[in-house]
Amino acid sequence: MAPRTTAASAEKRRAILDAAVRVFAERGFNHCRVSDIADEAGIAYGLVYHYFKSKDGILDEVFLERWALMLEVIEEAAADESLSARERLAKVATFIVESYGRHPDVMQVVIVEVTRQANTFGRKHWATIQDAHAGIARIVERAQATGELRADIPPSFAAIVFYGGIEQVLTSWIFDTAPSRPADRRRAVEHLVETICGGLDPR
Amino acid sequence: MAPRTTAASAEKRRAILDAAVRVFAERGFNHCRVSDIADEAGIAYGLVYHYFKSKDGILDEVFLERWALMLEVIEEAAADESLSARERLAKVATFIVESYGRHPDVMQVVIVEVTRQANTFGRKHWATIQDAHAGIARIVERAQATGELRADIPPSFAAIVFYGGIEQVLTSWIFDTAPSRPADRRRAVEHLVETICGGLDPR
DNA sequence: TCGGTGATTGACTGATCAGTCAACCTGGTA
DNA sequence: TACCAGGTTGACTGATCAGTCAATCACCGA
Repeated sequence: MAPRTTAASAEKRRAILDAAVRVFAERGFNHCRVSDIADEAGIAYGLVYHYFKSKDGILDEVFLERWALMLEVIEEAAADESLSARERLAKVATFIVESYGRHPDVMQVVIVEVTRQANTFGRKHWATIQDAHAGIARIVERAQATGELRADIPPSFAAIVFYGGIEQVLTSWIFDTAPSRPADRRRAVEHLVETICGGLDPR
Repeated sequence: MAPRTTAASAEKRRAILDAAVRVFAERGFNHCRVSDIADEAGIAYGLVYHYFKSKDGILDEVFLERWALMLEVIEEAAADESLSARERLAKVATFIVESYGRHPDVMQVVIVEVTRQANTFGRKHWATIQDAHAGIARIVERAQATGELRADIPPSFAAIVFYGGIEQVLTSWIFDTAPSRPADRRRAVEHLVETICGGLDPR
């Protein structure tokens, strides 16, 4: 791209991406048209294809962009020596839950349209999704090594259950009503970490 | 349907349903054709529409049929006075995990093609999905009332995390390799119940 | 044997839509 | 001012497919 237009060009690209997220969230990837995205972005149909290779490519980018942020946070949480295992897990859960709080459409698209589509996007991005599992598993594994968490549950298993728990909570918010107040979201994170770490057995 | 043909008719209907499950699992609901189902079932295209109202209707039936079994098991587990809370949860988890062991295609379709499609099937069947959450929540709630489980985690929240954990485990099996040996599946159930009830904190 | 009902067939229709393309516009540069 | 590269337009094409339907078949009871 020519230097002089980079800024404006990038902005338009972003506008299309944002419009696509809204359209995907409202109608679903499989039930919307590329023309819906163009309309939502207020541009001509063909311009979408000037900025993106294909409809699939737009969804890929929405997912990868968000997921990269999440992987970063997981790495950060794993690397921060000052945190306890619970705090690390809470940091990961908080990021995901707050992502939903701030960008519910994006998270809906990531979870509903990508993560679970076994035969298309899910399978395509499975390795990337596993990176998140692996990062969480590493947090658990290191805490097990120091005795901070019990060692008789496989870390990768714990990670999958932990992530699955968050995802299902978000799913219930997507299908029903999500908590609008930050305090409610904070409480969800607390309950999640407490359930996974503390367990449901009486104290 | 005329009495004389009921048996054969029901059998053919079942054959189409089974073929559809195989096709949906392999290609995904959105990427297969009704003609694929007909081919897989070894029948003419038009016959599919003699037995089913629409392509969507077939998926609905696959989901509802399986989900009804699950709801039954959850009710059973909740009602059986001889079981502890852990045993009730283990019973539910075992049924789901063993459903996958016996009918991986069906479970893949239920989880991947229905459960998470927020804008089409997911939303349509959300109330039914919630019935399962509610059943599990009831198990938790009653155990909390007797002091068998701690009372400071909302039952509905615990239920969502529990179900989400199972679902994510199955998802990882669907995308990767599922354990083929019954013992491995049994261990998965044990780990799940242990994680949710016992927690990851050291004993 | 005949009549009729449900089962079965597959060609066809109508609609949908992703992606292409040739023309046009615009704003910066020489 | 003239030029041009990238931005922008939207009509069009080609392919795909869900669902229809008129014709044919097969089996049962009368």
